[in-house]
Amino acid sequence: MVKDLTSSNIDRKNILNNNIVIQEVYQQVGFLGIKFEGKYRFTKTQISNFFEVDNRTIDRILENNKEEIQQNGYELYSGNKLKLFKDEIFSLINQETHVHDKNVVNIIKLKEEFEALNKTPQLGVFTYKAFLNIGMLLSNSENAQKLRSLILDIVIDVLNKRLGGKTKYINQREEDFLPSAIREYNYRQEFTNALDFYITTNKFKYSQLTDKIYKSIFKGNSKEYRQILNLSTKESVRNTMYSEVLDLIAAYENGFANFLKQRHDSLERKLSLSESLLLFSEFEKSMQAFIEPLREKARSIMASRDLAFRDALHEKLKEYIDEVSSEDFEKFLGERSMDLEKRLEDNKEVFKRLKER
DNA sequence: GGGCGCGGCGCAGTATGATT
DNA sequence: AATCATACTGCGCCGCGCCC
Repeated sequence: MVKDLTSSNIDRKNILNNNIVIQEVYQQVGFLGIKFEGKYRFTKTQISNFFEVDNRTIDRILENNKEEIQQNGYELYSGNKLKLFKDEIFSLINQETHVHDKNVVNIIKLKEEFEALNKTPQLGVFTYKAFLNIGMLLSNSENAQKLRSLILDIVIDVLNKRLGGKTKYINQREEDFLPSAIREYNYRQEFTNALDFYITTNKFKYSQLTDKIYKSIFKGNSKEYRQILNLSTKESVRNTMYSEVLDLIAAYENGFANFLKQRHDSLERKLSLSESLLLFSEFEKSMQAFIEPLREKARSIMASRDLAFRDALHEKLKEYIDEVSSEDFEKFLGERSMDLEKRLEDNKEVFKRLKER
Protein backbone atom coordinates (compact mmCIF):
# COMPACT_ATOMS: atom_id res chain seq x y z
CA MET A 1 0.00 0.00 0.00
CA VAL A 2 1.37 3.38 -0.98
CA LYS A 3 1.32 5.80 1.87
CA ASP A 4 0.99 9.53 1.42
CA LEU A 5 2.61 10.86 4.52
CA THR A 6 1.94 14.51 3.77
CA SER A 7 -1.80 14.03 3.94
CA SER A 8 -2.49 11.10 6.24
CA ASN A 9 -2.36 11.86 9.91
CA ILE A 10 -2.72 8.22 10.93
CA ASP A 11 0.01 7.00 8.60
CA ARG A 12 2.34 9.59 10.08
CA LYS A 13 1.48 8.61 13.63
CA ASN A 14 1.88 4.92 12.86
CA ILE A 15 5.41 5.55 11.72
CA LEU A 16 6.33 7.96 14.48
CA ASN A 17 4.93 5.58 17.10
CA ASN A 18 7.15 2.81 15.79
CA ASN A 19 10.33 3.32 17.77
CA ILE A 20 12.11 0.52 15.97
CA VAL A 21 11.70 2.43 12.73
CA ILE A 22 12.70 5.73 14.31
CA GLN A 23 15.93 4.25 15.64
CA GLU A 24 16.76 2.75 12.26
CA VAL A 25 16.13 6.08 10.54
CA TYR A 26 18.36 7.81 13.06
CA GLN A 27 21.13 5.32 12.29
CA GLN A 28 20.84 5.85 8.57
CA VAL A 29 20.26 9.58 8.37
CA GLY A 30 22.70 10.43 11.12
CA PHE A 31 21.46 13.92 11.80
CA LEU A 32 23.35 14.93 14.92
CA GLY A 33 21.34 16.50 17.68
CA ILE A 34 22.14 17.72 21.16
CA LYS A 35 21.41 15.20 23.85
CA PHE A 36 19.32 16.93 26.47
CA GLU A 37 17.06 15.37 29.08
CA GLY A 38 17.59 11.95 27.58
CA LYS A 39 16.65 12.82 24.02
CA TYR A 40 18.35 14.26 20.98
CA ARG A 41 17.17 17.80 20.39
CA PHE A 42 17.28 20.07 17.37
CA THR A 43 16.67 23.76 16.92
CA LYS A 44 14.48 25.19 14.24
CA THR A 45 17.54 26.59 12.45
CA GLN A 46 19.11 23.15 12.26
CA ILE A 47 15.93 21.75 10.83
CA SER A 48 15.35 24.45 8.25
CA ASN A 49 18.99 24.03 7.17
CA PHE A 50 18.54 20.29 6.84
CA PHE A 51 15.52 20.63 4.59
CA GLU A 52 16.88 23.72 2.84
CA VAL A 53 13.74 25.74 3.43
CA ASP A 54 13.06 29.07 5.00
CA ASN A 55 12.58 29.31 8.73
CA ARG A 56 9.18 30.78 8.00
CA THR A 57 8.17 27.61 6.26
CA ILE A 58 8.87 25.61 9.38
CA ASP A 59 6.89 28.19 11.33
CA ARG A 60 3.90 27.78 9.10
CA ILE A 61 3.96 24.02 9.40
CA LEU A 62 4.11 24.49 13.13
CA GLU A 63 1.14 26.83 13.00
CA ASN A 64 -0.97 24.36 11.07
CA ASN A 65 0.06 21.21 12.91
CA LYS A 66 1.04 22.46 16.32
CA GLU A 67 -0.74 19.80 18.31
CA GLU A 68 0.65 16.88 16.32
CA ILE A 69 4.21 18.17 16.43
CA GLN A 70 4.01 19.01 20.10
CA GLN A 71 2.86 15.48 20.77
CA ASN A 72 5.96 14.27 19.01
CA GLY A 73 8.18 16.38 21.22
CA TYR A 74 8.30 19.96 19.99
CA GLU A 75 8.75 22.40 22.84
CA LEU A 76 9.30 26.08 23.31
CA TYR A 77 12.12 26.55 25.77
CA SER A 78 12.49 29.64 27.90
CA GLY A 79 13.78 30.64 31.32
CA ASN A 80 15.77 28.14 33.29
CA LYS A 81 15.13 25.25 30.92
CA LEU A 82 16.55 27.25 28.06
CA LYS A 83 19.55 28.17 30.15
CA LEU A 84 20.27 24.52 30.91
CA PHE A 85 19.89 23.67 27.24
CA LYS A 86 22.35 26.38 26.26
CA ASP A 87 24.82 25.19 28.89
CA GLU A 88 24.61 21.72 27.40
CA ILE A 89 25.37 23.04 23.92
CA PHE A 90 28.27 25.19 25.00
CA SER A 91 29.86 22.47 27.05
CA LEU A 92 29.58 20.25 23.97
CA ILE A 93 31.32 22.88 21.90
CA ASN A 94 34.07 23.32 24.45
CA GLN A 95 34.73 19.58 24.50
CA GLU A 96 35.58 19.58 20.83
CA THR A 97 39.20 18.60 21.33
CA HIS A 98 38.14 15.32 22.96
CA VAL A 99 35.65 14.37 20.30
CA HIS A 100 36.23 11.82 17.57
CA ASP A 101 37.26 13.20 14.21
CA LYS A 102 33.93 12.45 12.64
CA ASN A 103 32.12 14.71 14.99
CA VAL A 104 34.48 17.66 14.76
CA VAL A 105 32.84 18.89 11.59
CA ASN A 106 29.50 18.73 13.27
CA ILE A 107 30.81 20.54 16.30
CA ILE A 108 32.11 23.36 14.14
CA LYS A 109 28.74 23.53 12.49
CA LEU A 110 27.14 23.57 15.91
CA LYS A 111 29.33 26.45 16.86
CA GLU A 112 28.25 28.49 13.86
CA GLU A 113 24.64 27.69 14.39
CA PHE A 114 24.61 28.53 18.03
CA GLU A 115 26.79 31.60 18.15
CA ALA A 116 23.66 33.67 17.92
CA LEU A 117 21.95 31.61 20.55
CA ASN A 118 23.65 33.34 23.42
CA LYS A 119 21.06 35.97 23.98
CA THR A 120 17.82 34.47 22.83
CA PRO A 121 15.03 34.44 25.38
CA GLN A 122 13.02 31.65 23.75
CA LEU A 123 13.90 28.81 21.49
CA GLY A 124 11.82 26.29 19.63
CA VAL A 125 13.33 22.86 20.24
CA PHE A 126 12.49 19.65 18.38
CA THR A 127 13.04 16.02 19.24
CA TYR A 128 14.09 13.61 16.52
CA LYS A 129 10.49 12.49 16.17
CA ALA A 130 9.30 16.06 15.79
CA PHE A 131 12.00 16.58 13.18
CA LEU A 132 10.74 13.60 11.18
CA ASN A 133 7.22 14.89 11.67
CA ILE A 134 8.22 18.14 9.97
CA GLY A 135 9.84 16.17 7.16
CA MET A 136 6.59 14.33 6.60
CA LEU A 137 4.68 17.56 6.23
CA LEU A 138 7.07 19.53 4.02
CA SER A 139 5.77 18.66 0.61
CA ASN A 140 8.17 20.52 -1.63
CA SER A 141 11.56 20.24 -0.01
CA GLU A 142 13.69 17.83 -1.98
CA ASN A 143 15.43 16.64 1.16
CA ALA A 144 12.10 16.03 2.83
CA GLN A 145 10.99 13.92 -0.12
CA LYS A 146 14.16 11.89 0.08
CA LEU A 147 13.68 11.48 3.80
CA ARG A 148 10.11 10.31 3.32
CA SER A 149 11.03 7.69 0.78
CA LEU A 150 13.84 6.51 3.05
CA ILE A 151 11.42 6.27 5.96
CA LEU A 152 8.97 4.22 3.94
CA ASP A 153 11.76 1.90 2.80
CA ILE A 154 12.78 1.42 6.40
CA VAL A 155 9.21 0.76 7.49
CA ILE A 156 8.93 -2.00 4.92
CA ASP A 157 12.36 -3.32 5.77
CA VAL A 158 11.70 -3.40 9.51
CA LEU A 159 8.41 -5.17 9.02
CA ASN A 160 10.03 -7.72 6.75
CA LYS A 161 12.90 -8.33 9.14
CA ARG A 162 10.75 -8.57 12.22
CA LEU A 163 8.01 -10.62 10.68
CA GLY A 164 9.70 -12.40 7.81
CA GLY A 165 6.67 -11.46 5.76
CA LYS A 166 4.42 -13.45 8.09
CA THR A 167 1.83 -11.25 9.66
CA LYS A 168 -0.86 -13.85 10.03
CA TYR A 169 -0.12 -14.70 13.64
CA ILE A 170 1.33 -11.40 14.77
CA ASN A 171 -1.54 -11.30 17.25
CA GLN A 172 0.17 -14.10 19.15
CA ARG A 173 3.32 -12.14 19.80
CA GLU A 174 2.26 -10.54 23.02
CA GLU A 175 2.26 -11.63 26.61
CA ASP A 176 -1.51 -11.65 26.92
CA PHE A 177 -2.31 -13.79 23.94
CA LEU A 178 -1.76 -17.24 25.39
CA PRO A 179 -3.68 -16.77 28.64
CA SER A 180 -6.51 -15.12 26.73
CA ALA A 181 -6.57 -17.93 24.20
CA ILE A 182 -6.70 -20.54 26.93
CA ARG A 183 -9.40 -18.71 28.83
CA GLU A 184 -11.40 -18.20 25.69
CA TYR A 185 -11.01 -21.87 24.87
CA ASN A 186 -12.62 -22.80 28.15
CA TYR A 187 -15.51 -20.41 27.69
CA ARG A 188 -15.94 -21.71 24.18
CA GLN A 189 -16.55 -25.11 25.72
CA GLU A 190 -19.14 -23.69 28.07
CA PHE A 191 -20.77 -22.13 25.05
CA THR A 192 -20.85 -25.25 22.87
CA ASN A 193 -22.04 -27.29 25.82
CA ALA A 194 -24.90 -24.87 26.37
CA LEU A 195 -25.75 -25.06 22.69
CA ASP A 196 -25.80 -28.84 23.01
CA PHE A 197 -27.97 -28.92 26.11
CA TYR A 198 -30.46 -26.16 25.46
CA ILE A 199 -30.97 -26.05 21.69
CA THR A 200 -32.57 -28.82 19.69
CA THR A 201 -30.29 -30.76 17.35
CA ASN A 202 -29.23 -28.70 14.37
CA LYS A 203 -25.95 -28.91 12.62
CA PHE A 204 -25.87 -25.18 11.84
CA LYS A 205 -26.37 -23.95 15.37
CA TYR A 206 -22.70 -23.60 16.28
CA SER A 207 -21.64 -21.68 13.23
CA GLN A 208 -24.71 -19.47 13.13
CA LEU A 209 -24.49 -18.41 16.74
CA THR A 210 -20.76 -17.93 16.52
CA ASP A 211 -21.28 -15.68 13.54
CA LYS A 212 -23.85 -13.77 15.58
CA ILE A 213 -21.13 -13.04 18.12
CA TYR A 214 -18.65 -12.04 15.43
CA LYS A 215 -21.18 -9.77 13.79
CA SER A 216 -22.01 -8.16 17.09
CA ILE A 217 -18.37 -7.51 17.86
CA PHE A 218 -16.79 -6.63 14.56
CA LYS A 219 -19.72 -6.42 12.17
CA GLY A 220 -18.64 -9.30 9.99
CA ASN A 221 -19.07 -13.07 10.02
CA SER A 222 -16.21 -15.51 9.97
CA LYS A 223 -16.32 -15.84 6.19
CA GLU A 224 -15.84 -12.12 5.73
CA TYR A 225 -13.10 -12.12 8.34
CA ARG A 226 -11.32 -14.91 6.49
CA GLN A 227 -11.44 -12.94 3.28
CA ILE A 228 -10.05 -9.79 4.84
CA LEU A 229 -7.15 -11.65 6.42
CA ASN A 230 -6.68 -14.00 3.52
CA LEU A 231 -7.16 -17.15 5.58
CA SER A 232 -7.86 -20.52 4.08
CA THR A 233 -10.86 -22.45 5.38
CA LYS A 234 -8.52 -24.76 7.24
CA GLU A 235 -6.99 -22.02 9.31
CA SER A 236 -8.53 -21.13 12.62
CA VAL A 237 -9.99 -17.66 12.74
CA ARG A 238 -9.47 -17.35 16.46
CA ASN A 239 -5.76 -18.04 16.24
CA THR A 240 -5.43 -14.73 14.41
CA MET A 241 -7.37 -12.63 16.88
CA TYR A 242 -5.91 -10.20 19.38
CA SER A 243 -6.21 -11.02 23.06
CA GLU A 244 -8.65 -8.16 23.67
CA VAL A 245 -10.97 -9.53 21.02
CA LEU A 246 -10.68 -13.05 22.41
CA ASP A 247 -11.56 -11.78 25.87
CA LEU A 248 -14.64 -10.11 24.52
CA ILE A 249 -15.67 -13.22 22.62
CA ALA A 250 -15.27 -15.17 25.84
CA ALA A 251 -17.54 -12.67 27.57
CA TYR A 252 -20.17 -13.08 24.87
CA GLU A 253 -19.94 -16.84 24.93
CA ASN A 254 -20.17 -17.08 28.66
CA GLY A 255 -22.94 -14.52 28.84
CA PHE A 256 -25.04 -16.11 26.15
CA ALA A 257 -24.55 -19.61 27.54
CA ASN A 258 -26.04 -18.32 30.76
CA PHE A 259 -28.85 -16.49 29.04
CA LEU A 260 -29.70 -19.64 27.12
CA LYS A 261 -29.74 -21.76 30.23
CA GLN A 262 -32.13 -19.38 31.99
CA ARG A 263 -34.52 -19.32 29.08
CA HIS A 264 -34.37 -23.09 28.84
CA ASP A 265 -35.12 -23.47 32.54
CA SER A 266 -38.06 -21.08 32.52
CA LEU A 267 -39.56 -22.71 29.42
CA GLU A 268 -38.68 -26.16 30.70
CA ARG A 269 -37.80 -27.28 27.18
CA LYS A 270 -35.11 -27.00 24.55
CA LEU A 271 -35.16 -24.04 22.19
CA SER A 272 -35.19 -24.26 18.43
CA LEU A 273 -32.41 -22.63 16.44
CA SER A 274 -34.62 -19.79 15.25
CA GLU A 275 -35.73 -19.13 18.83
CA SER A 276 -32.11 -19.10 19.86
CA LEU A 277 -31.22 -16.60 17.18
CA LEU A 278 -34.00 -14.33 18.41
CA LEU A 279 -32.81 -14.88 21.93
CA PHE A 280 -29.36 -13.76 20.89
CA SER A 281 -30.77 -10.45 19.68
CA GLU A 282 -32.47 -10.10 23.03
CA PHE A 283 -29.21 -10.90 24.79
CA GLU A 284 -27.35 -8.41 22.65
CA LYS A 285 -29.85 -5.68 23.45
CA SER A 286 -29.82 -6.25 27.18
CA MET A 287 -26.03 -6.30 27.27
CA GLN A 288 -25.62 -3.38 24.89
CA ALA A 289 -24.80 -0.67 27.41
CA PHE A 290 -22.58 -2.95 29.41
CA ILE A 291 -20.54 -4.24 26.52
CA GLU A 292 -20.33 -1.06 24.47
CA PRO A 293 -17.02 0.35 25.79
CA LEU A 294 -15.23 -2.96 25.39
CA ARG A 295 -16.65 -3.43 21.95
CA GLU A 296 -15.52 0.03 20.87
CA LYS A 297 -12.05 -0.82 22.07
CA ALA A 298 -11.98 -4.20 20.35
CA ARG A 299 -13.13 -2.69 17.07
CA SER A 300 -10.53 0.02 17.21
CA ILE A 301 -7.76 -2.41 18.08
CA MET A 302 -8.71 -4.77 15.32
CA ALA A 303 -9.13 -2.15 12.61
CA SER A 304 -6.04 -0.15 13.53
CA ARG A 305 -3.61 -2.99 14.13
CA ASP A 306 -4.71 -5.02 11.14
CA LEU A 307 -4.19 -2.03 8.90
CA ALA A 308 -0.75 -1.24 10.32
CA PHE A 309 0.59 -4.78 10.75
CA ARG A 310 -1.29 -6.90 8.26
CA ASP A 311 -2.10 -4.31 5.65
CA ALA A 312 -5.67 -5.54 5.96
CA LEU A 313 -8.60 -3.18 5.86
CA HIS A 314 -11.80 -3.97 7.71
CA GLU A 315 -14.11 -1.92 5.54
CA LYS A 316 -16.96 -2.07 8.03
CA LEU A 317 -14.77 -0.86 10.86
CA LYS A 318 -13.26 2.00 8.90
CA GLU A 319 -14.47 4.65 11.30
CA TYR A 320 -12.67 2.89 14.15
CA ILE A 321 -9.23 3.13 12.58
CA ASP A 322 -6.89 5.05 14.81
CA GLU A 323 -3.16 5.29 15.31
CA VAL A 324 -1.32 2.25 16.68
CA SER A 325 0.39 3.21 19.93
CA SER A 326 4.13 2.99 20.40
CA GLU A 327 3.45 0.44 23.14
CA ASP A 328 1.71 -1.71 20.57
CA PHE A 329 4.59 -1.47 18.13
CA GLU A 330 6.93 -2.55 20.90
CA LYS A 331 4.53 -5.30 21.95
CA PHE A 332 4.25 -6.83 18.49
CA LEU A 333 7.54 -5.95 16.82
CA GLY A 334 9.98 -5.44 19.69
CA GLU A 335 12.71 -7.82 20.84
CA ARG A 336 10.39 -9.28 23.41
CA SER A 337 7.85 -10.21 20.78
CA MET A 338 10.49 -12.26 18.99
CA ASP A 339 11.23 -14.16 22.19
CA LEU A 340 7.55 -14.72 22.69
CA GLU A 341 7.22 -16.27 19.30
CA LYS A 342 9.85 -18.82 20.25
CA ARG A 343 8.22 -19.42 23.58
CA LEU A 344 4.92 -19.89 21.86
CA GLU A 345 6.43 -22.66 19.79
CA ASP A 346 7.28 -24.42 23.03
CA ASN A 347 3.84 -23.76 24.37
CA LYS A 348 2.11 -25.12 21.33
CA GLU A 349 2.59 -28.65 22.55
CA VAL A 350 1.11 -27.76 25.90
CA PHE A 351 -1.75 -26.03 24.20
CA LYS A 352 -2.38 -28.99 21.96
CA ARG A 353 -2.54 -31.35 24.89
CA LEU A 354 -4.92 -29.02 26.66
CA LYS A 355 -7.17 -29.04 23.66
CA GLU A 356 -7.17 -32.77 23.44
CA ARG A 357 -8.22 -33.10 27.01
C1' DG B 1 -6.90 29.48 -22.80
C1' DG B 2 -7.79 32.95 -19.47
C1' DG B 3 -9.20 33.53 -14.84
C1' DC B 4 -9.45 31.75 -10.38
C1' DG B 5 -8.31 29.81 -5.86
C1' DC B 6 -4.94 27.54 -3.14
C1' DG B 7 -0.81 26.12 -0.97
C1' DG B 8 4.05 26.92 -0.54
C1' DC B 9 7.24 30.36 -0.01
C1' DG B 10 10.03 34.56 1.57
C1' DC B 11 10.26 39.37 3.14
C1' DA B 12 9.45 42.72 6.35
C1' DG B 13 7.34 44.55 10.24
C1' DT B 14 5.35 43.91 15.02
C1' DA B 15 4.96 41.63 19.54
C1' DT B 16 7.13 39.13 23.16
C1' DG B 17 9.79 38.18 27.07
C1' DA B 18 14.12 37.00 29.37
C1' DT B 19 18.45 39.12 30.31
C1' DT B 20 21.61 42.91 31.37
C1' DA C 1 14.86 50.74 30.44
C1' DA C 2 17.31 48.99 26.57
C1' DT C 3 18.40 45.03 23.97
C1' DC C 4 18.05 41.16 20.99
C1' DA C 5 16.66 36.95 18.78
C1' DT C 6 12.77 34.64 18.29
C1' DA C 7 7.56 34.10 17.70
C1' DC C 8 4.00 35.79 15.22
C1' DT C 9 1.44 38.10 11.31
C1' DG C 10 0.31 40.56 7.02
C1' DC C 11 1.44 40.90 2.37
C1' DG C 12 2.62 39.72 -2.13
C1' DC C 13 4.89 36.40 -5.40
C1' DC C 14 4.92 32.02 -7.69
C1' DG C 15 3.41 27.68 -9.70
C1' DC C 16 -0.14 24.36 -10.05
C1' DG C 17 -4.56 22.44 -11.00
C1' DC C 18 -9.42 23.34 -11.73
C1' DC C 19 -13.36 25.54 -13.77
C1' DC C 20 -15.96 28.39 -16.82
